[in-house]
Amino acid sequence: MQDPLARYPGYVLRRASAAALAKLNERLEPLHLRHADVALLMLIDAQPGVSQSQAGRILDIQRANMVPFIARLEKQGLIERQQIDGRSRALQLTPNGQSILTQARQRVDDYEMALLNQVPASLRAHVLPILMALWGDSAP
Amino acid sequence: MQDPLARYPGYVLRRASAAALAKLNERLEPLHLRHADVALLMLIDAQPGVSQSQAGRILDIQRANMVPFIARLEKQGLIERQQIDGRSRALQLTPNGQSILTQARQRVDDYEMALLNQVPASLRAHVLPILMALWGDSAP
DNA sequence: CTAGACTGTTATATCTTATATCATTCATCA
DNA sequence: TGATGAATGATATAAGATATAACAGTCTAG
Repeated sequence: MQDPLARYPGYVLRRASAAALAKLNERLEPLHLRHADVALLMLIDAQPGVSQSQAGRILDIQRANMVPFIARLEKQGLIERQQIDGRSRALQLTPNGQSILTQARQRVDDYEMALLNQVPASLRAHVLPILMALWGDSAP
Repeated sequence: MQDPLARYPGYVLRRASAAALAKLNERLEPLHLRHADVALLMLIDAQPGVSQSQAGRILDIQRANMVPFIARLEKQGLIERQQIDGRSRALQLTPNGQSILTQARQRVDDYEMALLNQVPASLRAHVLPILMALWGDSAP
């Protein structure tokens, strides 16, 4: 037996996540994006005008960490901020952000397809339900 | 729909892993251990005398990062190193390390049980096979 | 015996995540 | 209406995890 921890779902969950994440970042590297960037772009695309703090809550990124994160994507010309009221700022994709997201989405879809195809066809339908269940209470 | 990314297995995999890891670290905090510490202790327990670099390869921790990692556990009196030959060093648990590991294992088992119980009973048998498949080629 | 590979180590850099604090602005309700 | 408490964005800072490059000593295969 090579890795005696392979019997523990929690451990395998962590290893699977790390391995998958590395593959995704590899695919996104040509677009100069990381997985978290694409997650935010996709969220903004699905909910245009979402506020910075709302986005942080949905993606589980703390307010303080959103600031440099958002700033970088804004600097790259992918998103823009509009003042909603005195405190909140609405996030929107720029045309360039839309374009980049389209390319990113293609790569994400390829990645998700490859990931699912690693699972035997007979089990494939159970993947998402099981992962959602493991995600647990904080899942949407 | 709250989180439009919840349809992507890869994304949910990452979120599930992060949520589970936080819970595990919470359970291990009273023992002043982190999840990676316990993984190493369990590995050494299962393969006494494993070398530092072997352990790193199995747990996917790079050689350079093993050094401070091992040093800390040695300083805590949980493991000890013995020179195998001129370069390799065999890792072993100290009696204290054994004792702490017993307590940690109880907490890990509780955690793994709670994690599995989040999954509907009818799907539970598929959890490990699916996670192993998602882990992919690098899995043991 | 020698060339190449392996081990542990040091130093360093980056990314991610977390905490604490602040000023401003909004919402509530007495 | 006016005051209190909560929310937002921001800043600074810290800690943890992960990655790369380089080095000296050691082993192994040819």
